[in-house]
Amino acid sequence: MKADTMGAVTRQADPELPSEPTQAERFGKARVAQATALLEDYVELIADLHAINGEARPIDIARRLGVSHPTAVKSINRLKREGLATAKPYRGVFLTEEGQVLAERVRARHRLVVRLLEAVGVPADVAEADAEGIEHHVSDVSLRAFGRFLKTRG
Amino acid sequence: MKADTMGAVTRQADPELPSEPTQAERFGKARVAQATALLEDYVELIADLHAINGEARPIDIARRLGVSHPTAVKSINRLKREGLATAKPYRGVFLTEEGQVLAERVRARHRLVVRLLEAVGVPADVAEADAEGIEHHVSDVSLRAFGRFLKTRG
DNA sequence: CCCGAAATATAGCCTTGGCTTTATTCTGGT
DNA sequence: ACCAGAATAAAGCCAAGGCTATATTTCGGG
Repeated sequence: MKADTMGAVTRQADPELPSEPTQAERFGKARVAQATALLEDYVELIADLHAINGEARPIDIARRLGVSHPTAVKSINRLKREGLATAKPYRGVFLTEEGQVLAERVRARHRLVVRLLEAVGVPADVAEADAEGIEHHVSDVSLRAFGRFLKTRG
Repeated sequence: MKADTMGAVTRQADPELPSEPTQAERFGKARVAQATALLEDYVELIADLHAINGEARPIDIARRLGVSHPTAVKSINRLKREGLATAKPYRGVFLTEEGQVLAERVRARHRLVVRLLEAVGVPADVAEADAEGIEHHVSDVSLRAFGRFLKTRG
C-alpha cells in the first residue's frame, strides 16, 4: 500500500513530483514571500501618497488598501518595528532610508510585471489587478528575464 | 498640507494612483486569493500523491510542503470543513468531487504559468519555483491570454 | 502473536492581520 | 476662542496557519 511495496514504476523515476526537499523549499519560499508582501504594499503606497499628497496619513492608507484604520495602524507599527517607517502620533507616516529603497524596488518590479502581462496580451486593467498579487512572488531572475523579453520585442 | 490646499496639479488628474475604490478592490482581491492559496496547494498535492502513490498520507503531505505534521493535519481539517476532502482517522486523505475539480483546475493553471514563464526566458527551475507563488494570483482572463500567447509562438 | 517504531491525532501556544468599540487628540468654522 | 466632528490611537476579539509536546493507533518483523 505504500509506494515502496506497490511496484517499480514510481521508485526513482518520480515522473510527476519534484524531489521532496526541493518541493518543500519552493513552498517555503512562497510562504516567506507572502510574509513580506504586506510590508511591500504598505511602503509602496506610502511612497505614492507622499509623492502625490505630500503626506501619508493612516486613514488614507487604510482607505486605499480597503482595510479599517486600526488595521492600517497596526501594520504601520509593524513597519516601524522593522525599521521601514517612522511615525509620530498624529503626524503622518514617513519612510526611512531603507523603506524608500524598498519602495523604489517594489515600484519598479510592479511596473515590470504589469508591462510583461500586457506584452503577452493581458488587458491593462486586468494586468494591474493581477500584478498586485503576482509581483510579490517574482524572483530577481525572472524579473531580469522579463526585462530582456520586453527589450527584444518592445 | 493636504492635497486640496497644495495646488491644482493633483486634483482630479491623479496621475499616479488609481481611484481609491479601485485600488482597494485590487488589494482585497489579492487578499482573498491568498486565503485560498493554501487550499489550492493542498488539493493539488493530494491529487498528485494519489496519482503517484495511490494514497495521500498526512505525513507525506507535511514533508512535501515543508511543514510539521500537526500543521498539515490542521489544514486537512480545514479542507474537510470546506468540503474539498474527506478523511477517516488513520486512513489517509481523499478529495471530494469538488476537490478533484479544483485540483485539476489548479494543475492546469500551474502548468500554463510555468510554460509562460519559460516562454519569456525564465529558466525552468526558477519558473517552477516562482510559479508556486504566482499561480494563485493569475485570473482567468490572464490565463486565457497566456494560452493565446503560447499558441501563437510555438 | 506481540511489541516497538512509525504514523496519526490532540492540545496548547504564538504571531499575523483582520475586525469593532471606546477613548483621545487635532483642527477648522463660526 | 471654542467646540463639534474628523482623525488617530488603544484595547480586545477572532480565525488562520505556524510550532512543540504529548497521547493514541497501526502495523511489520522477530
